[in-house]
Amino acid sequence: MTLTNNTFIGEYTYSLDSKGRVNIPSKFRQTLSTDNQNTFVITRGLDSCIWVYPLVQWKEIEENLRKLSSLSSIHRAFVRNTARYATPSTYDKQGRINLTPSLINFASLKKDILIIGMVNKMEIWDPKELIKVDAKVEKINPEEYNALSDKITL
Amino acid sequence: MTLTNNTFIGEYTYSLDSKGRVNIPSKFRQTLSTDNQNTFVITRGLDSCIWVYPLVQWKEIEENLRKLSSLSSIHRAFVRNTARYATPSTYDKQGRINLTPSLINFASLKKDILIIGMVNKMEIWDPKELIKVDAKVEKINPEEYNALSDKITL
DNA sequence: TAACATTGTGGGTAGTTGTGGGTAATTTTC
DNA sequence: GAAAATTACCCACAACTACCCACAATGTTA
Repeated sequence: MTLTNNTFIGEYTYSLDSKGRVNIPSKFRQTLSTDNQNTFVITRGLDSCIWVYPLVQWKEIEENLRKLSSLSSIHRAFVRNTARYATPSTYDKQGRINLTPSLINFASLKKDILIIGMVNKMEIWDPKELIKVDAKVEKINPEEYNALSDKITL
Repeated sequence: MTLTNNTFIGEYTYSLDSKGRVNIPSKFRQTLSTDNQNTFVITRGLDSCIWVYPLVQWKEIEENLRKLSSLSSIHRAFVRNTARYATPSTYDKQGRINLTPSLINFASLKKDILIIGMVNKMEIWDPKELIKVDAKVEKINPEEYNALSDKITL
């Protein structure tokens, strides 16, 4: 059975090895279309986690960044902060990608790793960090969730 | 793995040697198309950093400058300040370009150097200068960033 | 249950990359 | 036109990375 290409759902536990490598769930690799050339782009997430985009998905972001003019200081800052932390990473024969020390540090990763499918990308978490963020989310005003129900049907 | 040609992302730390040479990240050199003839054009950035364009990209900028009318004093000043500090620089067998003393001075470069991929160009920073600019960016009205989120989906 | 295939993890090695410095060639200056 | 200064080119080496192989654990098939 094949789901939609480049689409990720589910939660997986892996370990970060001494060389900074993490396994990408086999199911996620199988859903990747060939034009991704076995490559993801990893970058800082908006929470303390790492975002992992399929190459093709990232290229769309890049195209949009390219259109922003460097004459505007806000555009410069935006392009800089978006592009700066991004790194392409091709998975090896065993299905692992390399994380950079900078990103490992940013997401406070230790040995145990949680990978979460986020539909068009995935997130890499330290389990303890995720628990913290989960706790905050529970305090969100339910009305904000209701506002979302206009945009999405479950 | 081949990404889009002449496209730069990520952040790298290098050192400026006594001869004014800096390494260009290997990944950036690999993405360069051959018509760049291993050459970049370096010039003053709008922040206190050096902008490094692939030769081909710079030629496009030149074309745009050519179209600006010299009747307008703002246009004249803009063309002058853009063209004035630009220098072509070909990287050597080890992948290093030469920076001019004038540009090194402009960007307050010391020994430690930060190179940032900005999609269509790269920036060379003194790490301390970048921290200053980062601090300013954090004070930017969040609404301006929100306005950008209409143009870009992350 | 046994044989096999797939998946996740660890580690060794050959090649690549970043950095310093030396020498020859070129340009500049007087 | 010769000396001085600058620049381009080359070599060397340490550090790092990509690639490969091995194997244990898990899941699948006969």
